[in-house]
Amino acid sequence: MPELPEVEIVKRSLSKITKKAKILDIKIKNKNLRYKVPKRIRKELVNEKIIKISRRSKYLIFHFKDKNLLVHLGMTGKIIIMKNKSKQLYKTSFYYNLNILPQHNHIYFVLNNGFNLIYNDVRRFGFFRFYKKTKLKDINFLKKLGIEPLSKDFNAKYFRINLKKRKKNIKNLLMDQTFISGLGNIYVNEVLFNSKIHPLRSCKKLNKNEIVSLILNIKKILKISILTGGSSIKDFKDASGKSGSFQQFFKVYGRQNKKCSRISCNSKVKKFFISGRSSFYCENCQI
DNA sequence: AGGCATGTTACAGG
DNA sequence: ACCTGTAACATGCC
Repeated sequence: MPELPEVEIVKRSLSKITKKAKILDIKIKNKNLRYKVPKRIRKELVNEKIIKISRRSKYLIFHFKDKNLLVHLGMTGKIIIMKNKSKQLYKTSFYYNLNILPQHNHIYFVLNNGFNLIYNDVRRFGFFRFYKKTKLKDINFLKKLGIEPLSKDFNAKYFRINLKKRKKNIKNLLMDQTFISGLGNIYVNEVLFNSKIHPLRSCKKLNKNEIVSLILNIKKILKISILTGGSSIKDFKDASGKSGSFQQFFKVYGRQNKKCSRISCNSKVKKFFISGRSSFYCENCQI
């Protein structure tokens, strides 16, 4: 599910219902996520008020007084909002509608406002990390991250300055979270198509116009995706169960052998692998 | 049956 | 040091 826009959507839908909410209980059903879920979050966070939820790159941060909970959704992690003691919990239709299975509910947060937050993750690549009296800027996971693509500081100057030592192809550069953080495989494919740049082009050899085009398209695509509720590829739903619709606007991702999305172009979309990740491009439009 | 999947990390080799 | 590809993690879908 989650690249930057999807995480942003989850953050927004969670923020709406967690305002001033206090945690009454935490139930860890399965601690075996990517990293073992720290048992002490129960002791540390019960009775604590959620001050706010923020996002950095693809990470969610739950803020408490002097404490933070860092959450990464991995590939298939979801946070679902459910009414306390709701019978929905036992209804197959509920799970069917959300496209999840109850056996993958791993962690329950019981709030004092009548809602539960449920962490569900099929593949368990997501993780939770707990920090007490640690400043956000001292958290290793966050320290490593490159710039937020929607920030004003992500501009041609940033590109120029930070490109100096890099030799990667442009697709791998945009996937590199230490250069720019928040893009994943889907959005990188889309951005390169929209910018008419071949994914294997050396990042060093892009001209000024191409760099400007990349930056504009990155910002544009992320913003539109957020506005349309994220991409519901396979199964993305926001925390309250709503689907996004940005996947309707995919121009290359998943479109191998289909006609190029540009009306004036009759080429077919090609698929191949770059560093193990599927890559889609139009050989006519992307040079 | 086997390949592939939105993410990240470790490792080997260039 | 930096880069690339591969494998690993665990599960489900086509």
